[in-house]
Amino acid sequence: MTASRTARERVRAELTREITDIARRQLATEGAGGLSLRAVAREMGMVSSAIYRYFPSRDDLLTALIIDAYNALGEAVERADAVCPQDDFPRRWMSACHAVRDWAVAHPHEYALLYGSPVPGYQAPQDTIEARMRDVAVMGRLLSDAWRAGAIRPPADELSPELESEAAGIRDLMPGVPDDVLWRGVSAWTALYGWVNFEVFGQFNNTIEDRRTVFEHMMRLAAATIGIAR
Amino acid sequence: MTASRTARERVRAELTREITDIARRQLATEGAGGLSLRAVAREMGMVSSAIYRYFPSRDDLLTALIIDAYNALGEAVERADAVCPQDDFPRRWMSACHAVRDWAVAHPHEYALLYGSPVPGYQAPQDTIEARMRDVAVMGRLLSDAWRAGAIRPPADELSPELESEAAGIRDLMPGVPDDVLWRGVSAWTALYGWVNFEVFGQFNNTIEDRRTVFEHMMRLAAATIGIAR
DNA sequence: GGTCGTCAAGAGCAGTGCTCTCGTTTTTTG
DNA sequence: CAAAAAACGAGAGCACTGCTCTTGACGACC
Repeated sequence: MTASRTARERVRAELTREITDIARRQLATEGAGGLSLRAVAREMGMVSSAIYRYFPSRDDLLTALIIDAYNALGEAVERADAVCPQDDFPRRWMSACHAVRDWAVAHPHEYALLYGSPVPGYQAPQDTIEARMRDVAVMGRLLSDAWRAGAIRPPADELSPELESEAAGIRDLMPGVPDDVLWRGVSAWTALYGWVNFEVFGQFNNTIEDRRTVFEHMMRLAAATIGIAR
Repeated sequence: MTASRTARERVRAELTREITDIARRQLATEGAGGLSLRAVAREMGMVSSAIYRYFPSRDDLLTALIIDAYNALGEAVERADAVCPQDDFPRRWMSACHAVRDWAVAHPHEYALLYGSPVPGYQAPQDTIEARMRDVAVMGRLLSDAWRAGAIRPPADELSPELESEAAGIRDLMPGVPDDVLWRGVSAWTALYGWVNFEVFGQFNNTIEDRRTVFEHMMRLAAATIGIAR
């Protein structure tokens, strides 16, 4: 098909990519609020209205950036998990945690788009949920694998019955794992992103300097909460 | 001296308060990005430029709202801690955690101002740090009290030496507490705000319904991490 | 070759933060 | 008490934003 038809489509794809690239660079320097269609157009030597041929609104451009960011983060976590020996669960956990933190610190504004305060008026469309699940899916698989391998401290005390029904939406992320362990995983997960939020959003400025070292200790505590044998 | 001079100053204080009130209401409905000086002026029946007599810039208005929010949150946590028996540390911990979560859920946009992605270009001035420390100070006092009362599981294993120097900026928040316990406290603290971030920013939508119940379980796990005897 | 769809450009609308000026009113000073 | 000074609200205006609509040109298809 058709060099001729593709002639147009190719330049269109190229321009679309150029727009997102410039937008991403602008996002990195100005933040989500400072992302301006007009500025992107200016940098491309276009007039502002022309951008709307490629992205019908500012939100659509934002959505594209969000999906890209989710995929970038997810890929980083997947890779960090993949390079570890599959049965070394503490190491897999630490590796995944560091991947999240490293990516977030390297791309603070993009991270803010994913896990920061939602942009007012912006509603994430369905397209994002697939890419959005990649990082948490890694964590779920990790817990599932560890449980199956008998590497997780077994449940101790009874759970309150109200918790059972609440686990429904999470169970398929870590199949086979008992609820008690599941909630321990959620706890570690919130601790991970809680830290990263604090760090990326500047809450540790002038307080904690060597954040990587402290982070590592935090995630070791989280691993203990999960019950991953060391 | 006061009557005559205060005539003007009183109406000025009144108007200032009215501006922040309207701004806060606008913040609650539109979010930080939707806070518009012109809209505030319109609602007051003033012309937009008149607002600048009271707040030299939009950021200054934002700062006022941030300080108010920090104080509101801090006060809520302080009160929640104060109503508990002083030697019932697990209960004090849970009470403080619920206070943070309740306030955040009730005032999501104001919470986002405090703990969400920073507003681009906005730099929090020094005025905020005092109000900002109120909530975390409660937590620090709680840990300090619990340690002094012997209600915290003592340190087990040795800490890595790099961690020692990093604790400097936090020690005065919980005087007398050994570093191991201090870091456990930080871990629980990040778990708390990590959860609240996720909940307020909508990460649990369509996933966890009865968030209060799960939150309570999470904070119990965090208490176990701290080592508060149950 | 003619038709149709795609495209960039430009003007324009409503909104924003912010600045400056201009009378008016209130407070302070002489 | 009157004059000088400070504070104030109103208005116009600047540069910017997202977005819409129209116009004219170019390339692709029948």
